[in-house]
Amino acid sequence: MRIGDVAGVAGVPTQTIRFYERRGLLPPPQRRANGYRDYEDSAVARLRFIRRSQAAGLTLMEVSSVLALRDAGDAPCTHVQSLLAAKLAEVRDRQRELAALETELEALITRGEELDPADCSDAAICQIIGSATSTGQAKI
Amino acid sequence: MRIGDVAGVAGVPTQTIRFYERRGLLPPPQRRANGYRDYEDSAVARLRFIRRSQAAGLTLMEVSSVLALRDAGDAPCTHVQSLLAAKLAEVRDRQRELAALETELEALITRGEELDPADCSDAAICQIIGSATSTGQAKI
DNA sequence: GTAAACCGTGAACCACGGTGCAAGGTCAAC
DNA sequence: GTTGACCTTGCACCGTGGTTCACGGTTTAC
Repeated sequence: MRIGDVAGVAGVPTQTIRFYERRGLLPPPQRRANGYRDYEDSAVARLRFIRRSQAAGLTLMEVSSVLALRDAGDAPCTHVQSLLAAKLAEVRDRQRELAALETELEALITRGEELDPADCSDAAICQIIGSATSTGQAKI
Repeated sequence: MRIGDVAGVAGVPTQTIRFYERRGLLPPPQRRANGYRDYEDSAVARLRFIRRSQAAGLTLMEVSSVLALRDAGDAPCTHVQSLLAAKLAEVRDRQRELAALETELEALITRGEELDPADCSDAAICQIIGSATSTGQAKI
C-alpha cells in the first residue's frame, strides 16, 4: 500500500504518517523502485493503535515506549497498565485543579455582578479581578 | 524603580517582565541615562493584575485585551465579565471531557486486570488498548 | 582597581502534535 | 504530450508562556 492508501484506510493524514515515522512510532517501510513508501497491512493496525492510545490520553512519547516494548518482543501489558494508572492520576489532579478554578471563577463573576463599574478605578485596572483570592492555578 | 526592584516586589522574574513588555502587556517604561528601564509604582500593580488574571485562567492575550481597554480610558468591567463567563464555560467543557476520559481509563484499567498478558498478540500490540471504545478525546 | 551583581539586546530553545510550503519526481488517463 | 493526482525531501511555522544563552555595558561594594 502506498502512503495515501494507508492514510485513507486509517484516517490519518499522510503528513502525519511521515511525522510519526520521524518520531519513531512507525518503522520506515519498504520503498518501491520509484522511492515511494510501500506499507504492509500491519501499518494500518499500528496507526489505529496509536490513535486509540491518544484517545486514552497517552502522549506520543508514551505510545512510543509501548511500541518499543512490543518491537523488542515483550508484551507491553504491564507497562501499559502503569501508564494508564499514572494517566488516571493525572486526570484526577487536573479535575481537582479545574474544580478549584471553577469555584474561583464563579466567585469572581458573582462579585462582578454586585460591583458598580463606576467604582472601578484606573489604578486597579479592573476591580473584579482587582484583588482576587487566588485559590487555584490557571491552565485550561 | 529598576527592573530588578519591580521583579522583587511583584514576584515576577525580570526576563518575564521584558517578555510582557514585548507582548504589549506592559508599556515601555522611561529609560535612565544609562539605558536602564525606570518603572513607576503602577507597574507593580499592573504586574499583579496580570498574575491574578492568569490565576483566573485568562490567557495573556485576554489580559492584554483588558489592559488595552483600560489604557483607552474605558472601564473594562463588562469585557472582563464576558471573559470570565466564557472561561467558566471552557472550564466546564474541559471538566466534561476529563470526566469522560476518566471513565474510559477506568474501564481500560479494569479490563486490563482481567486479561492475561499471555493472550496479547503481536498484531494487536497491546490487547488492553487493542480495541478501545474510544468514548473520549485526549488532552490533559 | 576589581569582582560581583546588575542592566541591555536579540535570538534560539522548551514541550506538544502536528500543518504548510516549496521544489521537484512519477504515474495514469485522456 | 499534457493535465492532474500522487509521491519525495527538508524546512518553517502554529500557539502558549515563558527560559536560556551569548555578548557586552554599568554600577556598587570592598
